[in-house]
Amino acid sequence: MTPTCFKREGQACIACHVGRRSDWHDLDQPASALLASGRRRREYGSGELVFTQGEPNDGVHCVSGGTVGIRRLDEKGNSVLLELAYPGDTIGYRSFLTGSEHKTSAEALGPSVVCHIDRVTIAALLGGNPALGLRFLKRSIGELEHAHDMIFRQATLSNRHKLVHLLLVLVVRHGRLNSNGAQSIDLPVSRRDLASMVGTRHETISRIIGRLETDGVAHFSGRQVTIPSVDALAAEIDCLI
Amino acid sequence: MTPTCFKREGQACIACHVGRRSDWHDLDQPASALLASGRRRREYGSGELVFTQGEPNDGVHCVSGGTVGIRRLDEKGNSVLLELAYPGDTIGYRSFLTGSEHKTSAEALGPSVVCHIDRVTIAALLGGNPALGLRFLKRSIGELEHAHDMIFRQATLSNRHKLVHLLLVLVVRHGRLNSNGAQSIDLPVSRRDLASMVGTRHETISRIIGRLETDGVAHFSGRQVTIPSVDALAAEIDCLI
DNA sequence: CGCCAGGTTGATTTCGCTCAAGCAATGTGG
DNA sequence: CCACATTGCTTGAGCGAAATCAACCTGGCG
Repeated sequence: MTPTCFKREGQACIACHVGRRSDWHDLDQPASALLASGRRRREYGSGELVFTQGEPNDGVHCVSGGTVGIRRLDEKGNSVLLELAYPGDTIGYRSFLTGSEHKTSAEALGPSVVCHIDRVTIAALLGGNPALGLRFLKRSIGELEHAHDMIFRQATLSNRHKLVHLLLVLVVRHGRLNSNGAQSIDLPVSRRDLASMVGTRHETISRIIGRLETDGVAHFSGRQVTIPSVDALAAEIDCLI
Repeated sequence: MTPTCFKREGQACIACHVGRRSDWHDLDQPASALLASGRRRREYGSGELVFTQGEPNDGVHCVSGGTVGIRRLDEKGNSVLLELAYPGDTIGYRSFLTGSEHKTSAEALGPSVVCHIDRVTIAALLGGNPALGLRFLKRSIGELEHAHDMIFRQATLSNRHKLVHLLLVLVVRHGRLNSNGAQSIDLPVSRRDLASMVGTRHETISRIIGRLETDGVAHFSGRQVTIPSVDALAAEIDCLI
């Protein structure tokens, strides 16, 4: 609650309010004021849970900084990372709208900033702002198309191709262009999570990584990946990202 | 357009209007009238396409009878059956709402009845009936949860378990109780589609079916499946359907 | 009758899972 | 500061499962 903290809170909501990807960027004046009063900003350390599968919903969250993983668990200890959420993404809205407990956990995959909007505030916003519901609908549809793509790939691609596709997706969000034209990625996830996203075991991911190394299409060092030529990698799967 | 046809049209829309699962069952009087005028009922033969992936959207469809498969194809000829739609389900609403071409094809998996509601009618209904948008949102969220379940299973279950799970799901919709307490299913899909839903090749499905036969947990004869004990089958995967 | 699509079966090779050991980085308590 | 446990990752060996390619049924259907 120092002035600097207050200031950073304001900055966080620039992303929340005017970001092109945000669900909240075109609220009218009273709605914005309502949102500002019902919103609580919080920083999360790596591995901290934003919400937990099975717990009752207590409003929605909006990612403002960092990366948040949406994860599903079962009683046998299996864990699958279903999707990644980035600044501007709203999460936890599904269980809010259906009035059920959370079907997934949300976990900060690194230092992250996430705003929380409590149930009464979001309910009031939804009631007075029909466009917001439509925006959630569009978001839900987008996620559904994404999930269908995923199912299709799981059924048709080899493990290697699935990993290559995942790397190409991660380049878009986490890649940074090197001086020599190569792309570097700081992976936001562990090998185990990488494996769950590909639908295989972590040992297999290790071996596939080894093969990508020997083929010279990607170099791994911990969570650092260097891709000499993204085009060459993309050529392995001739459907564009 | 004979009187009987007219009568059947009315009957079809009992399912569309008052069915518990239908998206249209609580429209007000003028909206119902609008729907009745903008709706066109059509029967489809087995294999006929209701809409085709890549084509522009021309409104939404509502399944009134039979079973409709939602399928995704790629340029290499791969085909994956993503979901099944039953009477009361609305399909094609995603591309309508996003204003894009169809991302999937919808195919009658047997003699089916599907109503079509054109773009202007559905737009008018959505404008005057905010609850309808909310209903689409709920439907989309439900499909998303379903897709996430699917992704999770694809990543954690063996092919045999995935097939068993699929059979257990199909029992709910297509099963009928035999005199001796066994359940019989008329599979609505071919072996190839079964394989695509499990995420494997059709030869592998044949072999898994063979193993289920020898294990005595299911008997296959063409598209007829008999399951002596659903409980025994469900015991293989100890998470309830 | 021959053709064809859908399905089954077989042989072979590749792939991935499992179990197990080893290794590096990190943290912890003595 | 060092022994030690822990965690995440890699590697290996053996085995079972699945992909692939191919042959062969079998039931429509012209």
